[in-house]
Amino acid sequence: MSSAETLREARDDAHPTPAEAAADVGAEPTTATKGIPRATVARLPVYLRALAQLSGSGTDTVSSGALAEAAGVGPAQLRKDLSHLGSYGIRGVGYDVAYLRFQIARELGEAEEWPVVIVGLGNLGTALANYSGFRSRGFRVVGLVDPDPALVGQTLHGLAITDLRDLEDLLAATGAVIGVVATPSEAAQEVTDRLVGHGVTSILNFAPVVLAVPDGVHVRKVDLGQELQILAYHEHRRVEEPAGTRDDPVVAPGIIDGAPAGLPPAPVLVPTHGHLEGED
Amino acid sequence: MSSAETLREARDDAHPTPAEAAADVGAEPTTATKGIPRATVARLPVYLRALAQLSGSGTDTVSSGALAEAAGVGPAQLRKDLSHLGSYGIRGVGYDVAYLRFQIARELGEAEEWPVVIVGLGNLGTALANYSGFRSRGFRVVGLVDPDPALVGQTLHGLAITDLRDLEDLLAATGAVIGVVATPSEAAQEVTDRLVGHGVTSILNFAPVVLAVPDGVHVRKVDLGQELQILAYHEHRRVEEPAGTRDDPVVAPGIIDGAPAGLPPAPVLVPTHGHLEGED
DNA sequence: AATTGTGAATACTTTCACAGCG
DNA sequence: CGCTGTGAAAGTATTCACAATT
Repeated sequence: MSSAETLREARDDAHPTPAEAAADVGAEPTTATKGIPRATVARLPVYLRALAQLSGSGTDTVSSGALAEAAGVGPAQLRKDLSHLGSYGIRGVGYDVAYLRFQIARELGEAEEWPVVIVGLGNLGTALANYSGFRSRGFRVVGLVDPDPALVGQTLHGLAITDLRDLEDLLAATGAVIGVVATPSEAAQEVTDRLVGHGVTSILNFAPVVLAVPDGVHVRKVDLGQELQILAYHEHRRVEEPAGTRDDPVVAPGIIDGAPAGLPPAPVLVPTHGHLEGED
Repeated sequence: MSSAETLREARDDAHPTPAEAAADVGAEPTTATKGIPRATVARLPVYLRALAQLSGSGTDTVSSGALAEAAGVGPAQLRKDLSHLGSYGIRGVGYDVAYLRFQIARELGEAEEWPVVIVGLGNLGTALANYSGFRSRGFRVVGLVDPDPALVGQTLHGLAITDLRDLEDLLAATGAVIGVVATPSEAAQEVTDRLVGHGVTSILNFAPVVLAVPDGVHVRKVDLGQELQILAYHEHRRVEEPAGTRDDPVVAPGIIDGAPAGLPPAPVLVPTHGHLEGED
């Protein structure tokens, strides 16, 4: 635990690289070992989704402008992002939707059917277990884990719920490399340690704690309370700082996307009773 | 929709400012109207959580180093972040936990009891509705909305479920300014338009679509599939690029936080059966 | 003596603007 | 021509290192 100091001269206060710490809070050398800038990687799934949509509506060629619009980014950024993957566009024409989609999916490892284990089957964990998007995106839920005797043995979508005590066996049997931590805060670190100790190298953490993991393990954190607090900050500023609050300063930057600003163009009201997102 | 072009000379391709588009995908002038850098705002809730923890364990003064460790960031970053709020530390000593906590909470508008409406009561929406952290963090869920007749009229935590058709009435009656969209993709834009048309200015979006909103409305997006895909990318690279894969390149940056790297220091195993995070 | 607050340096990201190509 | 791919410029964010302060 002191080689860091030895090697790094203990400047400010010997803090090693913050590494994977909080999800997108912003740290880490940006380019993992070689490749694509971190910020770009975070947008690739967005592009993929946009392409799937376009694909669905029969479009087979798309310009950077149109795709950027669908993804909610600027066209220059889209092109710069894609340029990190290779030259998959055709000058004067645009991108072939199917081809580009394939390339991005490949870059993200979508064809690899990553085995995922979900630990903690409270409301959130259950919501995740029911999430239909997993399979089509290259993930397979291979384990559902909870310590509650009332749940253990039951099945959810044909998958039996495993006792938390048997977590290690499950990991060994399934070879899961991605773990979802949807436990209460108190249990999160212990569960994480056990996951990491038995082959899991990527963790999606829903517990509102900062997880300690060995170097090389990736953690992304999703904290609902935190997201809301960030929104609250903006609301707060809105009332606090009435500098041009009411009227947007002219310039009419209007809308991010295609749809008109003020009110909706009467889209379809789908009566589906709100279950979790249902695929594209 | 052409004043933008008129004013901005139509360069690359007249894209207005990408504005609030995707949550942290990375755009937007960083400093909202005046103040604190966007990246800092995103970390303030983390600091707040860390302070609450320290507070709970009887600590009443903390140095930037210790707090940074608890928050999973570097000490310099912590100090820089806090410096945007004011000079709340004492040189040679550190920060008063209670005082700093209060200051950050104030900056985030935590005392203001923001009224929140949740639309869509599938697994995820229900998980959110059950989330105990809201109240203590300055939010009050004032509305639960779903179109399903089987749900309408039922109560959840003492709050009656409102029919989606009555959304506008609910917004008017409660004055909600923050909306959570937990509907299926197809309904998300329409719900958003209705929210925004009736006073909601901040939206937390769980549907995997890019929402179009008028300028001035803040959107944060949480997309589970996307988070996993980002993790998958790293897994993918891990196998793809075996350049020094096994052994982390020396330098032993080890752990992010306090806990020892390899395995856990035998933390408490709390048998609580995995429900959603349970407060601090 | 310890620790904050902060300019200056570095690193990363986004945006511009245009050459190059189909 | 239209649109991509990309260097160069601009804008943000992070990290360093130290003077100021208790």
